[in-house]
Amino acid sequence: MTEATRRERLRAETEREIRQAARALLVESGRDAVTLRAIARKLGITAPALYRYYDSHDALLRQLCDDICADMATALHTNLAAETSGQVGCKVRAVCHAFRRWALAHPQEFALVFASPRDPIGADQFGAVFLQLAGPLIASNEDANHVDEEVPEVLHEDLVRFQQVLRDAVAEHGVTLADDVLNLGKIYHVVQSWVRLYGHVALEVFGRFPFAVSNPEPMFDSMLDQMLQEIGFTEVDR
Amino acid sequence: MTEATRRERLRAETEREIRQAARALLVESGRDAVTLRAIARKLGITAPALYRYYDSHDALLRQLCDDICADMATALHTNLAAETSGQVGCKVRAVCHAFRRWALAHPQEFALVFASPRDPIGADQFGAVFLQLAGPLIASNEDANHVDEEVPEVLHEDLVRFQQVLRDAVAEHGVTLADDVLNLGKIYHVVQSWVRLYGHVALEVFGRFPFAVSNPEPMFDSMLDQMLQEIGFTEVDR
DNA sequence: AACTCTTGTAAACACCGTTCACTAAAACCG
DNA sequence: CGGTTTTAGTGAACGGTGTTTACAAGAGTT
Repeated sequence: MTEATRRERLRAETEREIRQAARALLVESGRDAVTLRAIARKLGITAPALYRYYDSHDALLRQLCDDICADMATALHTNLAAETSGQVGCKVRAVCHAFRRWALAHPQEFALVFASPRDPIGADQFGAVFLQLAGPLIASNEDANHVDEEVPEVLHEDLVRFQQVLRDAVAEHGVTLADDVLNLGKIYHVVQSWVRLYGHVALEVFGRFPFAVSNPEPMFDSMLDQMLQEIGFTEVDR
Repeated sequence: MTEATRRERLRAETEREIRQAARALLVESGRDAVTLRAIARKLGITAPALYRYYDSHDALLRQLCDDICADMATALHTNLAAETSGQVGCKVRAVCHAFRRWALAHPQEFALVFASPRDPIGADQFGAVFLQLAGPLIASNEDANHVDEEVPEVLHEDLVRFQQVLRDAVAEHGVTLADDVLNLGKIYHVVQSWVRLYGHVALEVFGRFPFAVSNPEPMFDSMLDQMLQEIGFTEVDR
């Protein structure tokens, strides 16, 4: 039944416990508390033993980032699946809301994965997760009326590259798209939306709005309305 | 001539050197390198001596944040003063560009001040600096056509509070405003602009765009165009 | 049973923030 | 001036950290 040997099972189990302990420490006490010795204490072993599983403290943090991204991806997909309405706009809205909710519920994780300047840590994965969701959604929005001429020519090169990234993401779900479904105008608005979504959520999580916002959710909703309208989701019924 | 005693001068000088050393360490090797012992080494003293100047490592980091914010404020004001065109739109554009340039040139400082989840560290100061600049600029834009009815009612309460913050900021420059100059519609768009500005800059500094952007500046310009147009700066000549 | 590989330990090194007792010099004061 | 107080700095120490090294004990293999 179990393919793995006894030793492999034990090793996998220990590794699982390490990740779990690291995660708990991060959530409870922040990034600086994710210490090799603290993790080891939780497992009832000594710190050097952890080097049998990870090359360094840094590598362990990177693994932690991966786990977090994976969990977030799961949460977003779950929320998307729960939105059974056929309207694409509603699905996009659901994912955006889920992202905000996740970030607010997991501030330490959000901070770790997001806000490290250019570190190899958590690079790419995050945006990738989100846009793997966005790709199919945007692609399934047939009634957008953007044309490539809307977007400045200097951006074309980068947007075409991004177009390919999105197309690959959609392709992994087994769908290939006609050229005009993911036109540059749409792509451009997706990037703009990502900027606003990330901006709002980060400001809220980090508490960096320039004034005390007593009730940020309506502001988020309001932003989403405008975003969706710009992208071309005409149905505004929430 | 010099009001201060000899001892006070020496103390001030040492404190200056401490801040300078801390800043250099942050820039060179990141947040984790800003260590009491490392700072002390740079000054040729021992670590405990620093406790004559700061209560703790944390307090020193807070001071560092304050310094960074002050420096950024200076940089932004300088850039604003250099924009001698009378058009308000150009001034706003200049400040936004200056912000982006500063953040890209000082990624470690940006990360320290910005992206700590709810820490007392760097709280408020940052947004405050930026919007102390924005207040007068927005207020001086006479030809905006927003009306309060544009913004959802749920947001009124918060926006009115922010309105007061902006009014106070402008008042510190010795100007009092008529009620309709800073109406809620304008305020709302200022917040939206802050979201987008921060979102773009943070994504760029942290390298979290979902694809490799070879030339982000035109994208930033493009965003600014749209932003300014929404706020109501009709003059689009850059 | 003998051998190898794996997983853990204990000790050590260099670094960290922080505290405490202590010194030497500066500033103050009669 | 001489004595006293205030101050800036030291050195040793405590417990914490990441990491390396030598070593032990068990699991798996032949």
